Amino acid sequence: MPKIIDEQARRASIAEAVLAIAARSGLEAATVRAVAAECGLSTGAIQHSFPTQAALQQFAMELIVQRVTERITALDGLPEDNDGDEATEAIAAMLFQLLPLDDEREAEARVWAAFSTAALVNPALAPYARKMDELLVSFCRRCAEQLAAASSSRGIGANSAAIAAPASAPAIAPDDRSLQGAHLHALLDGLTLHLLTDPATDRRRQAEALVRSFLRQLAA
Amino acid sequence: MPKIIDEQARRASIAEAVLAIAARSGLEAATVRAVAAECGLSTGAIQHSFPTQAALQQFAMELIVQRVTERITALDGLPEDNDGDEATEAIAAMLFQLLPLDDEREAEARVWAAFSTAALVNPALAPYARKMDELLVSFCRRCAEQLAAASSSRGIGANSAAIAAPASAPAIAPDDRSLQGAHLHALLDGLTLHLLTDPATDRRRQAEALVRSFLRQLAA
DNA sequence: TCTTTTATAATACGAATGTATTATATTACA
DNA sequence: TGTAATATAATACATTCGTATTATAAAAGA
Repeated sequence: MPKIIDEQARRASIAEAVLAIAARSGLEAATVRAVAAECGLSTGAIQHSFPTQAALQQFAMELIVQRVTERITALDGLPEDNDGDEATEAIAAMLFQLLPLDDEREAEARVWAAFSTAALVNPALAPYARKMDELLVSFCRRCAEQLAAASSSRGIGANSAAIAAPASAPAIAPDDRSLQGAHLHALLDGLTLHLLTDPATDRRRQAEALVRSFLRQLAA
Repeated sequence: MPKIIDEQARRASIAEAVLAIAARSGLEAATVRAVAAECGLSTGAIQHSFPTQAALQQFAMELIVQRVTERITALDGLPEDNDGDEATEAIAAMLFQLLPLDDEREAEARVWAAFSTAALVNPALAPYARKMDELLVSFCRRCAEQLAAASSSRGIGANSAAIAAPASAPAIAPDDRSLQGAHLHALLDGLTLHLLTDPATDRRRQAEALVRSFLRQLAA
């Protein structure tokens, strides 16, 4: 009998406005009025879909987690060819989609940073930060495992002639994949933060080179 | 003729209150009234020392940068003994003072996280974030150089018998110290963020092991 | 078409914010 | 001791916040 809208889509559109504002001006700028203006609604309409601002923020953060999950599981058809350099390149390409190497990813990363630090002081958001953490931890561990598995048929890459191979280099303990995963994970998030504070082109290139180099090392 | 106080100390004490609140509840909780209550003053007294809240926040962030600078330069009497394992341990001990491995460092790291993300959307704070970034970049590069220099007299450490040394491991290009420095830098900040979202004891131990392992590798 | 239910808008309200203003202590020098 | 200058407090003010309230518009079934 009544007017009926796609509540699911409406909530997503409102949450999208939150993310856009958070990327641009931080989460604290995503006031109810600002969100309403961002998606051309009144504050009343926002309240109709989200009774409280806390619920809206939780939903928005849930949306982020969900999207990263989807992106990762989509990527997670990891390459099965066991060549070291090919595996390295394939995984590098995946990881580059998680780094703020272009403006779109940068916006996403800014949202991530905003919510991550918000979760440090907002108990309602903390579970989502932990879930994201677990997600990336296990993903990075799988990357490490995949690279280790690819190391059997490994040779010096065609494009890495400049790399000398000191015979005495003791890499990270080869059996401890979770340590390597944690290393990769920290590397990614650290690079993300640094690319946000200084998105200069050369810094982006350095980050790419760095990831590639580390992956090659994991596939050693 | 008038009542005179130590303005320098007063400003520092007020900024200290900002840092305490930011560590506990985030920078947005450091309102003028909250800061005044934290250090037992009235809002008028705060305003007497800092005409505006923005000035107060900038001063507080400047204080952070200054302290990290002092800590690093104090630490930066880097060990001159060129033994690989000793250098690794000495540098590891230094780096552990930059990670949230105990409650005190955790509080500092929470402040750092709060200001870092605030600087992403607050142009007035951005210069300080960049300065901190440069500071740590150059420090990490020096660490990498020191470890490389120590690699000459290197042997397998007494406490790392479990580490196998695959002969074919190609480490990061040995001549590119800035890349290694950036790697170490990203690793530190990534670990910091992860330890803040999950300060479990085993995670702290893992972070320590990880840093040590990476340093050993740089000293290879 | 009318009615009933929902969606949206408009507005109101109390609380909290940064800052301005005013008044009161407080202290060093005459 | 009195006086001038400063430090501190008290309070006021406009704005913005989240949310509650109320009224209006819209649409599906009778």
